[in-house]
Amino acid sequence: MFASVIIDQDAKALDKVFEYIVPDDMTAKVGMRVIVPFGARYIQGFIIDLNDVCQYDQTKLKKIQALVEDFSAIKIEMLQLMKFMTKKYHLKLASVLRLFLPSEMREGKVKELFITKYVLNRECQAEVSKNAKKQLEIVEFLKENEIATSAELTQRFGGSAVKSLFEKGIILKQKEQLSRTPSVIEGNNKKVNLNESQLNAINTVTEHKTYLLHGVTGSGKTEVYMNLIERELAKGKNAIMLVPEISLTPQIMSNFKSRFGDKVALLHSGLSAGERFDEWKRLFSGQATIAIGARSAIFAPIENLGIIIIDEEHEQSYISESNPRYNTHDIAKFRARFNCCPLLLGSATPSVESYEKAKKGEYRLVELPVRANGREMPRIQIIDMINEIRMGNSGIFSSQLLSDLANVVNDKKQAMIFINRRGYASFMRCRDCGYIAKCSDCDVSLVYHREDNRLKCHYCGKQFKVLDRCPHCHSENIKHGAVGTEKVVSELQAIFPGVKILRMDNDTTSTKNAHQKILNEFKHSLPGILVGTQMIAKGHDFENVVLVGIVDADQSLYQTDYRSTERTFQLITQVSGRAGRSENEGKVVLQTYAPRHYVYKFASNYDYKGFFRKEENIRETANFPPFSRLIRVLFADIDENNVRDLLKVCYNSAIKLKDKYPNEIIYMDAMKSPIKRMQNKYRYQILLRVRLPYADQIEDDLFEIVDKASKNSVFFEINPTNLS
DNA sequence: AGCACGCCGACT
DNA sequence: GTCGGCGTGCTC
Repeated sequence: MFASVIIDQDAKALDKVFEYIVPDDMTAKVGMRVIVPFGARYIQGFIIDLNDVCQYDQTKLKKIQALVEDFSAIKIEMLQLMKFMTKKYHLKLASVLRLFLPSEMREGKVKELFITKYVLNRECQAEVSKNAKKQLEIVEFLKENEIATSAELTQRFGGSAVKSLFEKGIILKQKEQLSRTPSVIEGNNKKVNLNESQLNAINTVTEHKTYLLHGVTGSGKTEVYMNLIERELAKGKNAIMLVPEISLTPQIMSNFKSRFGDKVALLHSGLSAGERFDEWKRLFSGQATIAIGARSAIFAPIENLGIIIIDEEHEQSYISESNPRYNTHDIAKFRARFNCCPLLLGSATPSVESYEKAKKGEYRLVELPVRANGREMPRIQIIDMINEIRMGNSGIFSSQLLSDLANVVNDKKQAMIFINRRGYASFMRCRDCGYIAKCSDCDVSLVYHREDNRLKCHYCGKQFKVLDRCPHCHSENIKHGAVGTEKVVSELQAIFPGVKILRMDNDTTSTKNAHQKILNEFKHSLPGILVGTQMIAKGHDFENVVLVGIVDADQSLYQTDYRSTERTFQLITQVSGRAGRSENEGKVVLQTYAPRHYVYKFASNYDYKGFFRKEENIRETANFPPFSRLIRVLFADIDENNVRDLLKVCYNSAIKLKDKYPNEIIYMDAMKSPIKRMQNKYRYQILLRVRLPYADQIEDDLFEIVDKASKNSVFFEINPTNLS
């Protein structure tokens, strides 16, 4: 018998199948991890196939050394998924396989989880010295309690005492297996009466198909998810539910825990490697039948899936933008197909791409048009900041926002101030008329680069001189720069001395649990103001929040990618949902320098469909996704000459594709990457925009060209939003 | 990725 | 004379 083995090494040269002889007395199965002789050493591999014949010169074959464990760690479904992913994303076999296993199982690690406990050794005659007070105390303690964990003993009596008792043989180690189920707080599991559209949604989502659940904020999507999962569990099936990392809040997790108990396995970044491994094992062995987690939970080792749910499907975090790059939607579709089960994509603000698919009939649209509590969404008031400047107010806050804040403070209520700042890209804006510098070819805003004092387009690489005068209104008051959270907090504190003002952003939440601490403090601050970035946009229900201020709404609008308008709409909708969650009527004040931009009109009316139609139209006219595909090939090397040469070679071959696909390639160019050097590597790129019908073929052709020319692996990105 | 093989400079 | 620098090439 011969085994096809993939070597667990992430190198291009090893990215192929190696064959080995299976010894007669070995029961090898597909999907098992093995140790094989490889060159002069032994390394881990995965059996992906077993055969009676071999392709390679049989006399040169070596034998499999050993099995890592007696079961297949990689199941058949995942092997097929591996093939799908390597082909679709041009990834290396081993790097995909690694996604399927917890890090604790890498490189031949076979770890069982034990906790060390100590008991008294009855056979032991040795006496504890009368001077060893601590040791005597331990013996007494163990007589009373029979058994105690190593951790407890060390904490109470000190490590050296425990150690010497053990060395004398007076106490014995006893290993006990432990499953480290992550702790969660008490949740809410009261059953809710479902409304008509919720019931309708549940009754619709039954077949193997992709469903897009468009439910307005507060329409009770989670309740729909829970009922669907419950239904599948009753049929003896299992489920995966994905949520964005930031909405994996303790509340959500505990709600699922209290509804489904031990059946739930949670996978999120807060877990230790050990906890993650334990949850993986519970899923693998079938003890847990529901996996809930962020992006990577789509690889949960669950068989017999009855449903896959992706909540907040529009979230950017479902696209992996580094190393093995993949799109969770594709993986979910693959697994839904393999298990012949429904895939449910849920959102209050679906991505343009998904909604377009629903419109074309590729997805089935299911709607939850009303809020479960019957309340109206808070009113959104748009403030024209250009007008404020004209009125002599050039500060961060409009007079409207200030007077509303004063009312909140008077009424001892709460407000949230949302600062829309992501990344550090800064764009050039006229302070008088709101004009934004844009690329002449791409219709995306230009990014200011300090080092050479120029404006650059991150899509085509074109460069422009910095403007000293607004081309629109000829004002010289044209500047770049953005407002930060600290500035907002300090200004607010000056205006409202004595009022509790809290800040929540990347800087203030770097330590563990800082998040929760700030939110708890805010909860008890009346009056109180919470200032923050994206972080405060999601999921927190504070009943006393009656006002939400969006300070610089345009920031995400003028980011450099084609999805920035879409993202702005999503953000406004989400942030607005924070106001008036309970009896208190809420209000949103939205400050912008571009009050007539269509995104604000639609967002302030909560008109998703209107927004979609407009945005769809623009994308179609400008040939942006989902009506085209962007392809980015990134080259990186420590030696700048190497990358440049490689880029030249590849580009010269790639340019010939223009003859092969004259009408399909809308745009192709080679250039430096916007961030020229990263992790000590120089970065160059080829960018393409191609029409859809031949996009797959162009991509494959391009990959072949680049793969042949380069001995290292090259990064391909499809429809990237973060062009850095 | 790692490890061997191999072909040129300064050292007990 | 040899120890060791790291360039190149192979691993079923």
